[in-house]
Amino acid sequence: MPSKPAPPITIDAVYAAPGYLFRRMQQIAVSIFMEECKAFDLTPVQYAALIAIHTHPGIDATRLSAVIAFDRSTLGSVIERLQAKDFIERKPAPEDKRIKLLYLTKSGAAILREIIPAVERAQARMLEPLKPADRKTLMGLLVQLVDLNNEASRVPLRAEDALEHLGKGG
Amino acid sequence: MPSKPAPPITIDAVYAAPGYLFRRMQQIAVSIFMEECKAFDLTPVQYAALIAIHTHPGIDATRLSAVIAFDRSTLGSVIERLQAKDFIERKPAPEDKRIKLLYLTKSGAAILREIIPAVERAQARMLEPLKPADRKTLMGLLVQLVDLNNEASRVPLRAEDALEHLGKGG
DNA sequence: TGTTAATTGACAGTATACTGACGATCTAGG
DNA sequence: CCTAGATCGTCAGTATACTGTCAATTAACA
Repeated sequence: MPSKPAPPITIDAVYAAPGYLFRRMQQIAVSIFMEECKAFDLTPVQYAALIAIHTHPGIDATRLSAVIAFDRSTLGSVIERLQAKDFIERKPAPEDKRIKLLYLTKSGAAILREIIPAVERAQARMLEPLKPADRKTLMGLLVQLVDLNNEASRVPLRAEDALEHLGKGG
Repeated sequence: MPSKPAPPITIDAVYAAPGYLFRRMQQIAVSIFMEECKAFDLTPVQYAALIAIHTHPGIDATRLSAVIAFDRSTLGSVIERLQAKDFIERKPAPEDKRIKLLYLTKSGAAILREIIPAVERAQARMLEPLKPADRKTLMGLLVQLVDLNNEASRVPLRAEDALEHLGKGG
């Protein structure tokens, strides 16, 4: 019984590889997002961070990174930029001197309301080339795959259980 | 007839958004790739570049960026790193002083042969949580979507027609 | 209580990505 | 031939990402 033959080295093998397709699709998604939202000067990452802070006012940076599955190191500079734009503010936590609590400013809450239609348009455009039924199929499979692969990334998503300290869990 | 109601601002809307899922999946894919290939000290981008240079020996940097849909600016440093590792070499083109032609070194060809099984494992692991039929469905839809959205990114993929100058087209 | 362990935010270092610009060079048109 | 425009590689500037480390602080435990 021969061992399986060595796969040929071709560019087409790259084009069909999941990793390549995910990278490509991510590039396209960011490009569409930035195009639809260019009037607001917000990146996809900054947008997600604002939403999370809106949903969980007074969250700290480490828990925020778990809630949106972003790297903690990266999040530091994201927070700085949001603060520089006056969209969020940081207050020291009274009972723990290590922690700085994050809140939306009025400016941040306002831009969030205004940008949402543009974000909706961007999200729709990403899937637009597919037939409606295929869009649902794709999203369903992606949600499954991301969830089942959650632990594979450096910062697994911890949606709810990361927030118990805020008195919102259990 | 009322206009459509403002969508609620929730974290779950982010979790279900295509852009967020593509970003998350890309993070996971890179993480799995690096884990399987850590013995080789090659990133996914560097791997794709090596494959493309192997498939198109004597390609220049601008055409390489079109063949793998990477940004031309970014590619400069990728090429530098591959050259520093002695996996590729650059030769000036005799008939055009602006261009530097890219070739695999023996070392580069060797690591490509050796790394392929690890890459295959990584690609398989990314989809492993899904049922086999679902894997095919997902890949089919992704290939469609990336192709139909090709023009939306800064560097659209130009697989074949970018290479006519090498005497391989037409 | 006093030492250890864990957590938090921050930083250095590396690697993609994209925007916009630049000089060197090549090509086309007049 | 000579200039206008295009192309090539490169660079500066910004923004994610990840690895690994650190000091300050807090929590756990002997």
